[in-house]
This record gives sequence, C-alpha cells and structure tokens, in this order.
Amino acid sequence: MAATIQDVARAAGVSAGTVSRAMNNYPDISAKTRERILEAAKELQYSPNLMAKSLSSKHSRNIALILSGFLEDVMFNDFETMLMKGCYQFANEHDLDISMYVINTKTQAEKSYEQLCYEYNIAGAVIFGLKSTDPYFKSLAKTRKPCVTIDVEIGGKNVSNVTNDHVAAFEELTQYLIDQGHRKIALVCGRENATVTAHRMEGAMISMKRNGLDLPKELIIYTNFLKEEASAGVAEFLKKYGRERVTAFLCMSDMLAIGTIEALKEAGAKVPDDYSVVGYDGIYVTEYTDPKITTVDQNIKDKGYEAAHLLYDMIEGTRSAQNCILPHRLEIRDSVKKLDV
Amino acid sequence: MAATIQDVARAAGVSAGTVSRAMNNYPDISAKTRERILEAAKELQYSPNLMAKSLSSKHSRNIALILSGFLEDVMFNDFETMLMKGCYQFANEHDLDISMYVINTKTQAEKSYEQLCYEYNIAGAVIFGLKSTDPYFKSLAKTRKPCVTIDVEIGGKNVSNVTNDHVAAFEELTQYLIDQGHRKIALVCGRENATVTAHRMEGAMISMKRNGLDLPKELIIYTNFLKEEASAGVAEFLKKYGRERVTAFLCMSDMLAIGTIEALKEAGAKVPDDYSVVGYDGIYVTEYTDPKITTVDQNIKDKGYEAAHLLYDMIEGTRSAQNCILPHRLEIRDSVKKLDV
DNA sequence: CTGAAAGCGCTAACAC
DNA sequence: GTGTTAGCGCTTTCAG
Repeated sequence: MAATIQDVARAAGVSAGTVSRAMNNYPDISAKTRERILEAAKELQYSPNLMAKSLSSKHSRNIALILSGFLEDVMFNDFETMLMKGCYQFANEHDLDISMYVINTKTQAEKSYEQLCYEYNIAGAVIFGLKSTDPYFKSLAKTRKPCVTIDVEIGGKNVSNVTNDHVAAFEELTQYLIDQGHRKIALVCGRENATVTAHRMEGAMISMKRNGLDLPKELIIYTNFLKEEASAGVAEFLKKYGRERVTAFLCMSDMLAIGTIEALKEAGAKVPDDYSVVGYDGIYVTEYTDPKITTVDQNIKDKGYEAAHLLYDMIEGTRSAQNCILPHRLEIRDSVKKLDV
Repeated sequence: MAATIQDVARAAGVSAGTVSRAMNNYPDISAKTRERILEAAKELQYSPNLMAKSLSSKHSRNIALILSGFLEDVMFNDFETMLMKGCYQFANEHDLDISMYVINTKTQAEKSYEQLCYEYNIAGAVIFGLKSTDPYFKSLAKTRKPCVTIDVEIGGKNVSNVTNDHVAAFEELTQYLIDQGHRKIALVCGRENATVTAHRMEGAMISMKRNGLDLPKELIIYTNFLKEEASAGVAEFLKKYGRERVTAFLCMSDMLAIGTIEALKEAGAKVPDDYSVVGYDGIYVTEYTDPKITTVDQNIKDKGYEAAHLLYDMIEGTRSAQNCILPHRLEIRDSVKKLDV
C-alpha cells in the first residue's frame, strides 16, 4: 500500500536510518544523498507513519486541546471555536501537531490526565471547561505532564493557568454603569458555586462599595448561566418590584444579558431607554442583538493562542508553570443610557 | 514511567499476549485470569499506548473530522462547532476514536487525503469546508480511503456526501415569502461562483417562476457572503430605487439577513413593518436578533452525526458511497410581515 | 557521512 | 487457554 521508509531507502539506494536522517533535517548527511532521498520520497509519495514515529522517538511535538463537557453543554457560544482557533494558530506557526480530545466528568474519573497523555503520546495540553467538581480539578495538581488550564486555577508545579482579571474586569464594567449615572442596579448572577461567579461578584461589590452603593439581596437574580432563567428572573423581578426599582441590569454573561433584554422587551420596556443592560464575555452575538450589547471582551482567541504558547514553553522547559493574566477590553456599545444625575 | 503491557503481564504472572487478549475482550481466556489481569492493570494505572496499538494492528477505530479553511475563515458562525458536536456524539456512542485535523488549500496541495489517513492511521474522515477550487475537490474522487463530505458533491466510489436539498429548501423559503403576499422581492445573493449560491438561486427562480414573478438583475444584490457587503448593498439599493421598489429581502444566508436588517434600520425603516427579511442556515444568532429572523434550519448537528454514521458504515462495508439528503426545516419567526393582497 | 542492529509497546499467528 | 515469536514503521545508538 503506502510507501514506507524502507521503500524510500531501497529506491534511493541507502539505508532506512539514512532516510530518517534526511527526512528530519539532520545536519550530518551529505547534500547530494539528502537530495536523492527527498526526490525518491516525493516520487513514492512517502509520508511517515506518525504512529511509528512517536512510538520510536522519545519526544513528541504533539500537543492537545482538551475540551471538557463539550458535548453536554447546551450553551450556545463561540468560546470553544475561538479557543480552538487560537490554539491551532499557534501550533501551525510553530510546526506542532495538535489534536483535540473531548472528555467529561465521567471519562475524567476513568482516566487520568497523565494516562491520556500517555495513550495519545502528547507532550501536554490546554484544558478547557473544567468544573470545580470535576475529578481533574484535584488530580491535575500533581501531574507530571505539563498543562495549561483556561480560567481555572488549580496549582501544582506543572499546571499553568491563562485567564483574565475577572474581578478587575467586572469592577470596571460596574463602574462604567455607575459613571453613566446608574445608582439602582440589579445583578443578574451566574451559578452560585462557580468560581467565575464569585470573581464577578467580587468585582461588582468593590465598585459598588467604592461608590457608596450597596447591593441588597432582593436585587440579585440568580441563574445557572441560562438565558431562560434570566428572562424568567427578570420578568418576575419586574412584577414584584415595579418599574422604578432599578435603572440597570448588570449581567454576569452575555447570554444572561440577552435573556434580560428579552424579558424587558416582553414587558414592554425599551432598552436602553427604560433600562440599561450590560453583559460579560464578548461573544460575537452581542454585536447583532438589538441594541448591541455593551460588554467585556475576554478575547478568547488570544487566550487560546497564549495558552498554547505557554504550554509549548513549559514543554521546552523555557518557562515554568505560572498564572498568565491577559488583558480584557470594555466594549462600549448601545445598551446603556447615560442618566442625568 | 507509565506502565506498559509487560508490567501488567509481570504483575499478573502471565505473558504480554494474554494481557492483550484480556484487555481487548477476547473470548478465549479464562474468567479468573482475565480478572487478575484487569486488576493488575487497574493497580498499575495501565493504559495502552494507542500508537503502539495502531502500529501493530491492521484495522483502526479511528475516524477524523477534517476542517478545511477553519483558520482562514473569518466567518462567525457555529457551523463547525455544531458539526463537531454531531460527529463526536456518534463517535462516542459507537466507541470510536475521533480526532480533528485542520487543513487548508495549501496543505491540501502538499499532502493527499490518503497520505493524511496513512500518517494518522485513520480509517476515514468527514470533510468540511472544501471549496470547488481546492486540490482535494478533484483528487478525492479516486481515494481508496472512505470519506464523507458535507454539502459538496465530488463523486468517486469512496466518497459520500451529506447535504440538504438546498434547491427545494430555498424554493420553500421563497414560496413562504410569496404566500405572505410579497411580490416585489430583492435577492441578497452570495458569492457568485459558489455552488451553494447556484442552488439557492435555482430554488428562488423555480418558486418565482411558478408564481409568475420574475427577478430582474437590478433586484439582485451581490455579496461574498459577508454581512458588511449586504449592509452596503442594501443601503445603496435603497438610495437608488427608493422605498417602494420591493417589500421583502430574500437573503442567501443568515449573516446576510443580519446585514440587511442593519442597513434597513440604519435607513430608518422597520423590520418587518416596512420590509420583510428572511435568512438561510439556521445559525443560532437568528434567535437573538431583533426581530428574530425567519430562516431555513439546516440542522447542522444532525448533519455531523449522520455524516459520521455514514462514514462508519462505509468503513465497515455495510453501506456504499452515496448522497444522503437530510431534511431541512423552515423556521418561521418574526421578520416577515403578512401583506394584504 | 552512512549502515547495521536494537527496540519503542503492542497484536496476531502459531504452537503447545 | 496461554506462552512464544515475529513483526508494524520508525528512530537512535554504535561502529566504521
């Protein structure tokens, strides 16, 4: 069937070892033999069997992007896509082989990260989607294979984390709302025990306090990051407290902002004329909604790129495990009204 | 480092061959030895090196999802994500190993599909994103490794195609507009030499003709499937022909519909009160725009699932190469106004 | 600079 | 039922 290294060797009148050297750009080989070999290889349409390659050679240039919960998640967003693009871009530029694996809570319990690396002969991975209740969340800390998590701080001398300063970002977002004259603000909150929720909550609090505002329990609408829950929560809120209780909704994600806006419209209110709304994440949909939603862009593609970069450096031993905080950007669009104070 | 089959053999007091048989559920092995081996394997956290496995065994349970142009495309949509979910779901359910590879026009020229399969030891692939100008478009026809393309008919005895009946679907969409009383319809058209464009155009024509309508050149707005071009085209159209020339815009993709709506709003028109707009594709954004866009849902996730299914059957030899046409669904939402005729 | 030989971890005949 | 043996296609010493 397909040509092997032996076929090429025979065709070029050399040994397999020499072909190997030629194919892998070893220095110790004469220019003319190399050329002859390369020609024979092309002639035979030879491409090396990567399985055999990684079996016999010690080091590998294979990295992975591991997506946890990818199939279970009903969340419609472009996080994974963007992350992938970032990772693949880096891999492309640096001639790495990258592959993607989908895992979940169950498969995490069945197979450790190290085992997975060993099975697929990968040198390390960027890991996305880990929940704090996932097996890997604990076990990863003592892995000997390097990895880079996204937005999840685990610790351990072989695990890095690429994230944004979510506290500062959410603080900034809150401040923006306040700067626009909003004083009565409801918070549309994410899943209660998620770390991302805690961070954003903290950011909101800091900003509120600094401005002498407070956030009573009644102004917090709890959700599990589902749009529908935001809609329902906001509808109920409106019914319960009337239209004058707040002037703005501070949402912990863009999808929540979309749900909020839907409920508001449903109730006959106008955004941003009657209520202002802000989101968080910077998913691309926010540009196409009406109004376009003011949000914080996490720049997820760059996160993917940087995560792959850091992983690569860890594998090469040129950088040690670390937390890498990437810049975010407040995207001011059309969902906030400036209030006269 | 990690445990090998030899380690397990030693621990269980058997030979490597026996371990192999135990791990792969061979029938000819005594229950107790199997159990002992499984225990030892668990004890040692053994997981088989997949490279070695696929090197030594002939057949593989590895399939791939090949995404062409994934990195180059600036298109923001959830096609790839949904496709992936579909493929991975099937693979999961059938205990296949699936991996993803990103290629482009350049890498296609460098390495044939068969070579790629050989390199990664994959039995076949679902291929997405092929352009009619891509090298694979021609070369795939004579491949001996089975594959399934999405929406691209190539032919050859080892290549299947999973698609929708885009002609019928677009015809249906057009008919819907007409049924709602629209007679003066502008067409916001995709890239001129793309096959998808041709199909949709054909569908539109059939429906138009059947209803005694025609589509003069001036009512066609050309784009390359870019939202911005739709906006610009529609704005210009309005300027040129005034507000009475048409009552509806028939768009060849959802992104074009979004661009169209933007331009319409920009010009002070209301959708659907002043103009009706329909899209095509069924990307999730269409549910979050204002108004929600009436469109044709291609059900891309199912397409991924079915493509993987068909691929699997081809590999197993239980189904031969074929065209598989999946149902589409007209999603009626809020972007079309019923006109009194 | 190049060839020969060993071996990566596993599977698959073939014996017994 | 189980052990033994011979590779799968490649890399990597070690000689020369």
